[in-house]
Amino acid sequence: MSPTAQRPEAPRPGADGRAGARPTLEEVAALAGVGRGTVSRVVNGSPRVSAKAREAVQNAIAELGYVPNRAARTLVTSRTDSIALVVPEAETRLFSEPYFSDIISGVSAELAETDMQLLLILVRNPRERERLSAYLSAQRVDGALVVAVHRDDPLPALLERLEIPSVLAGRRGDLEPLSYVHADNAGGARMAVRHLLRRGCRQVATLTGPLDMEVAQARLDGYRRALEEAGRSYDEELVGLADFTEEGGRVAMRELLERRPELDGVFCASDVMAAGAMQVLRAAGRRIPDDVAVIGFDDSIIARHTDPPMTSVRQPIEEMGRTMARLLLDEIAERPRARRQVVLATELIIRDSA
Amino acid sequence: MSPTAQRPEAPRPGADGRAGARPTLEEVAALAGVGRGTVSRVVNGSPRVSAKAREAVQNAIAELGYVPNRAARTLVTSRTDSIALVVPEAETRLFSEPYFSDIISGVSAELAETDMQLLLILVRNPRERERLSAYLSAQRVDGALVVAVHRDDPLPALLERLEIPSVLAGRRGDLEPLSYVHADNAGGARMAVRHLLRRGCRQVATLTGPLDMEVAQARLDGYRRALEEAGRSYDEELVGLADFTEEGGRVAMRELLERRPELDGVFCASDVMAAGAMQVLRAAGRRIPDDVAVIGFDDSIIARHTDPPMTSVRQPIEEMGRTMARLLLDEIAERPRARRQVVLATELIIRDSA
DNA sequence: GCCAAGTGTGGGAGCGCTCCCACACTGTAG
DNA sequence: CTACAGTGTGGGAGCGCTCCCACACTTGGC
Repeated sequence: MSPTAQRPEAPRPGADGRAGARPTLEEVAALAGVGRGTVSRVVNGSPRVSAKAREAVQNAIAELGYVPNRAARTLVTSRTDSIALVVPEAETRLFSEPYFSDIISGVSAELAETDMQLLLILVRNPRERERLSAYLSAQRVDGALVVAVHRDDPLPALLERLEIPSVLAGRRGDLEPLSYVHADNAGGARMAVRHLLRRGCRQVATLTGPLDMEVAQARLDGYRRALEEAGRSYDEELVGLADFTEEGGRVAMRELLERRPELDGVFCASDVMAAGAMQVLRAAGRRIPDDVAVIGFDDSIIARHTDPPMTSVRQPIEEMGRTMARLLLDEIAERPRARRQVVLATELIIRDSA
Repeated sequence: MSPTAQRPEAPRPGADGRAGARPTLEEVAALAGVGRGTVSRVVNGSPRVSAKAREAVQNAIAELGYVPNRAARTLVTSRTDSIALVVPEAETRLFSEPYFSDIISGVSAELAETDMQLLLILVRNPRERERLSAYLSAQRVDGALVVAVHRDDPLPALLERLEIPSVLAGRRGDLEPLSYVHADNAGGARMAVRHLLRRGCRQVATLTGPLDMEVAQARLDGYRRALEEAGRSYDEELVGLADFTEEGGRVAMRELLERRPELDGVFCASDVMAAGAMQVLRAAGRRIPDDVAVIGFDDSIIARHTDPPMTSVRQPIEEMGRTMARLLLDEIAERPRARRQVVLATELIIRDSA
């Protein structure tokens, strides 16, 4: 065959251009003059290969542009080399807006060096939750990251039962059996309330998230704790139950204002609630922070744009994502499952609203 | 076999509990009393199956809780049943914040009925871009959705060369060879500027995004077009080149104000830039909208929280995500590639800044 | 009666990989 | 010399599916 002939039917060298057919292990083995087994060992980093063979194989791989076929590998190992990030869709926008992107960004950063794939699974209704169960039962991922767990969420229990390595963002309660990463919500809340007290607030209210979420509960606990530390009594009337949303914040703030018109500080368990609250306060003629000081939670993008710019508790969300991914990879690697917990510090970002 | 017999050594019925071993096609076939081929035909919806056989198979599937093994299927069909959503990480936060989540939400909604998996791929540097190329060349996805394309982005060309079905959010220029979905950026900008003119602005400036992105260019074109329609001349000095970011908006606004202190309207190609611009304007003692009217683009969450709340051009982002997914599925299904383009309407949301 | 075309079906081959067994070859000890 | 462990290697088997060929059986026309 002349070298420049119009390729009779040879399966194109690949490496560049449109891959006619991807090279297989066998072809690499043939080119390197070794057996399939040896190539496999090299690809998978086994030490049981002579230096000579290893080099020949590596050259062949480079020459052919060989990339292992994931499906074939999965078929025999039943590893999938992919993990799922599960997000209840309802929460997507509810969270401080950068939350979602930041978690993803952190997870993805941590996965970049691996050849793990990141699967995104949004669950928006019971039917999709059903599908997710089937999906997980079918062993389609090596592990799962779960965001925004509610106390009675059936998903963590399912993951536990299926023995799928998993890491939660947040936890369901004090004795969470699954691995999790969370921010020091109680500590952040405590800092915030202490700040309000220090600046002289006498009547500090709070706007909570849905209390079936541990985050919300923890932030409320931190509020309570700070008051008690300062020798103030915890007053139910100063607690506005809301749901992390702006509208919820508005409603709860109005009620609070009616119950306790003399309040002079509000710690809100989310920035969006705080933004809603600030609108209501202003509409009621209260100056911020002079009449009422306001602190939010999340340090999200809107905190910088409210009027006045909002003091807020910052949580290291991207770091949370990174940590979650790291824990999950560990858990996948060493099967004798040791549950891990990581708590990341929060920080009070002081602006003008308190 | 008696129906209620205690399954002699059958490999656990599955369906519930920890799946001891997932049932295979073969087991389903045995239980249904048919051959492997027939089960496969039923699973894949082939019409060439008798009603009787089909029913027997369906019952067996239900009883065993059979779920096809994706890897095995991929191995032989070389379909992967997964698509990638590719996001240059730099852009993640740059875009109007809900953008990212909304696109994902739309894509995921459209995919929910399919059994396509959504893979998320963030690209944050040239090395990862390299990995992405390898990844795509290795045929690991059936198609790709690409967000935030710059004019000279090498990725679309790669996708074209590899003949991977793909849909862009936005386009590179007028004759984009790949399928794409985009909002009517020029139209939205035109609406916004017309609104400014109608309210009496005499000197309307604009803050642009990076002009190597078609979105930015289109919004600038819309601005220009509206001016020309109104018989105004296009004045380069009223154009502030920026980059969609808040800081960029601040800088460009300051320059604009120096060059043309008499300006009384600004159309900003993103809300975050508009927010930055508003800060600068206020610092310069300008009242909004009385001295200077401001309009943003995206109708993102911060538009509702600036002071005053911002008039902004809304684009149907979730709908864009949905449409992108739909186009991609079409393109994957019918290989004789017909490129498609969809333009979605924008809308002017009027608040108090203009 | 024949052949031809159509319909439903079973099951072999094979996708590309890993696992593991068998083997060749070394070196060291008995 | 034999014995035996250790090291590197080749390649068969098999993961669970789809594809497709061969076959059985029907139906209908001549």
